[in-house]
Amino acid sequence: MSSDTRSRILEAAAGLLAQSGGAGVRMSDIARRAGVSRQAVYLHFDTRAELLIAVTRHIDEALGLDARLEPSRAARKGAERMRAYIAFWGAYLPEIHPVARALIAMQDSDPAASEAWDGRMAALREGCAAAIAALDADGELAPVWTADIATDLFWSMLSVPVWEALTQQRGWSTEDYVDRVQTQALRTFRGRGKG
Amino acid sequence: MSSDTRSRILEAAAGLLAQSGGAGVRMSDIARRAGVSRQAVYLHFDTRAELLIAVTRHIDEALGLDARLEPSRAARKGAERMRAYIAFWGAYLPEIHPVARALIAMQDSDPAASEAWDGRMAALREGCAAAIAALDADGELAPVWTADIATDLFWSMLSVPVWEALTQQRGWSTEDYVDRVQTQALRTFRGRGKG
DNA sequence: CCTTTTGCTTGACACAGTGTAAATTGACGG
DNA sequence: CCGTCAATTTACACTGTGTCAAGCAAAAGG
Repeated sequence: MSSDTRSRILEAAAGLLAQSGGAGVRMSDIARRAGVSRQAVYLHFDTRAELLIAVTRHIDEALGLDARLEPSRAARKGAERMRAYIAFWGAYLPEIHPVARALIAMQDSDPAASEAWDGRMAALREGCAAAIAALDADGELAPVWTADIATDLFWSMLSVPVWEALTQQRGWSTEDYVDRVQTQALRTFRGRGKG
Repeated sequence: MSSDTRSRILEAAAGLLAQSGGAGVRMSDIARRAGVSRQAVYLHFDTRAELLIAVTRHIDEALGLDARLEPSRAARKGAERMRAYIAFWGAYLPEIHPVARALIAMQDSDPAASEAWDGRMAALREGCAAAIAALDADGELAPVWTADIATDLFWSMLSVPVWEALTQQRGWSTEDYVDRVQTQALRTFRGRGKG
């Protein structure tokens, strides 16, 4: 069956990316690891960008993305929602990070990769907006911020390069990252003292 | 004089990068704009990475980097130093951003580019550390943070991709960026209420 | 049982962009 | 006048993506 080979290619790509941290993985490497010819890869995916995008979807499914988002969706209080969303992100990012990095690296040269990545960032921003809105609804958003500005800022705090800098360059563990970014976000956005 | 051609190449590279936002500038483009052959560029710079690194130094000199850093170095209070440093960074980043972006883009493929960029990020972190230390010396660093952790976080807030996201994608002006990041940093790090 | 389709193979090639190498010209200085 | 230096032209090697064409084997279907 065709989807068998297709899956092997996706797994091979995901494996190599995880192994290399997201850089320097060529179509020929993926083909070799999947046990097929380089051209066979192009029978399933027209371009490298398309393959990488398919890998992200594949990983999302394997991880059960929706289920992972449940806790933050279920949170009643804004602050709780914000904490849950950061916790989700801190656990999710390490998993897709290698593919994300590969996708980011080809943003300049490939419009399709760029668009796909923008889409994911837009989804991330939706989550941020929901958390900020919930905080605002509780009357807990600090009055220095509008919901829009706070959303932008929160979203920027969760960006991939920030995570890379803190965990990979500065050596923070996932737990460190989650705890500290939660603290930072709540100090920044929650109106402490007066509302 | 040799340095004449060399300067023309640096100017040409800086101009093209500024024009394109940092992507898609080839050695041949730079050569053409400088009015020399592509090979002449290689007589002055062994590799593309070396040229880009030289461009950053060239821009730093043209801007008077040291003078721009004076206000933050001169600040007495920690909070003032932090504000001044963010203001400096907000004004400086738009100027070197195109080269920075080009340099970042080749980090995966070129070790020299990677090292050069790491060096600049280390310098940025020094500035962050100094601001945090000053805040701490005033007894104003919020007790949830150690100086080290606060430095990491402050440094990540000032990273280039965050600036890109906020100004280029979300449309913040330089003034917006400076004001809001100042607010965010002070809310995050300054121990309000009790010390 | 024969034919067609499907999935993959091999091999060759075009293209872009970086970097290297060799032979040549022109100018300037001792 | 000679040597040297800057720069030129032309040609080529290398890497990686993507394309094209011909062929082969096994499954599907009449």
